[in-house]
Amino acid sequence: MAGVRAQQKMKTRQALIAAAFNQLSAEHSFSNLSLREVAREAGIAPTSFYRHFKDMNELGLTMVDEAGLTLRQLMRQARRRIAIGGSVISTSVLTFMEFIDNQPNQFRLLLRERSGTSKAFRSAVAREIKHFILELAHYLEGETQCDSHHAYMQAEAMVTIVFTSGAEALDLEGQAREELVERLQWQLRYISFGGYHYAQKNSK
Amino acid sequence: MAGVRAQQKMKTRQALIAAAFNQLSAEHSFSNLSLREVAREAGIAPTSFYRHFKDMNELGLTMVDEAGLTLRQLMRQARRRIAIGGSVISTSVLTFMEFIDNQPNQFRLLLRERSGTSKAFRSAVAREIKHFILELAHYLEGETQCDSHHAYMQAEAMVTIVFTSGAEALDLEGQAREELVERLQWQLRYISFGGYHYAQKNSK
DNA sequence: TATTTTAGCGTACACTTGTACGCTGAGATT
DNA sequence: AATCTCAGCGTACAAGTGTACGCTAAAATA
Repeated sequence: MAGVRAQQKMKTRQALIAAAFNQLSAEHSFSNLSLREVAREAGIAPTSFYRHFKDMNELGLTMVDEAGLTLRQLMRQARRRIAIGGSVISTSVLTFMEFIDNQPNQFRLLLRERSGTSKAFRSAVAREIKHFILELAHYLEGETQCDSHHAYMQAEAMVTIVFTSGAEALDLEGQAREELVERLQWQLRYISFGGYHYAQKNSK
Repeated sequence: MAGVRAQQKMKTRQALIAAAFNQLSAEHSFSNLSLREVAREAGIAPTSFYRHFKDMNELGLTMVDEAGLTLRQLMRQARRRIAIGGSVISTSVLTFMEFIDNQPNQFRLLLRERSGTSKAFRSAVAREIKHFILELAHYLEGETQCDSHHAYMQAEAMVTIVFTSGAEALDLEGQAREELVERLQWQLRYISFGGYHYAQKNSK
């Protein structure tokens, strides 16, 4: 009942996922990973790949799920930090930048497949991002008493520019990056302030 | 002196570019185009490709330039429409959506290569988008008397969400798309209003 | 008119890719 | 202890890739 067998299977499955993430980089996107190379790095024969995934697409979707999970954990962490008494905007941005530094390849996967060539991937990524937006929208709604539709639109705009800034941050270091973060924070303030204004106006 | 020769060369060069754009689609991104397929569609032998481009990368960068050119022409057109008396936000958004409908593959190229695997591509796209942002920033600066730094940040945020919305619009039709455009316009208003507020506050 | 240039072609080669098929041996089940 | 299951392997193949090399014919140049 120990399940030595199943345990080993899980292990190489994880090895495949890890190998695939590892081969993602600034110069290598998911669609140009090859089954054989991934299998090689995971230490199994190419044909053994099929014992774990129907094809590369299935692996990829699994990876998107994993990245989405990381993203949600991240959000929880950010909320904890804010509760302790951090500024909402700078804490959120800081947390997100940590994600990009710690799991750049997970971020790259979401970033690229969001507008990639597979509709299934695009939908999967959209779903993960939607979670992100909805949680933020809920927070905004509670915090600023604006109506839920405006809260959603605010959250969507915020997530969009955070994501895009994240993509740019991948190519930057040092001061250029700090300037980027600075701009991002201003932009979030614009949306926050403008959103607050219109939400109020609308609720009269 | 007619240059029959050079003229023909230009023609097949254009055929290559056209073939490559034509093979971009929702399901096919630049990095999985093959030199052979592009050559086939352009009606030349694979090896003749090299008479025109050093490799696929060079073709791709040419295509980015072309898409950037289209984008700038678009902006001029939008400005003309606004001068005639259209609303700034809705005219700009409308014009951009026309771009997406008329040249979806040019847009897709910019969209994907912005976060693609080649640094050269990313830089080229970033350059084109920066033009776009700078022109908008200049317009905002003139129109709202805010300082140039805030104008730039506003413009950047606006372009970001317009681009991202454009990407989503590619997958939508009919009412879902109209709702997207509606949300986009609200989001632009947030930024505009918020930007105006902070720019003023800052200039005191 | 004689010569040079060159866009485009065909052949050829070395690689890489996905995956069908059948085998094996170690764990699971009875 | 006898049987079954199945993760992983090796072989094999057809298809596609980029590109080196040398040829040809037509346009350009002299």
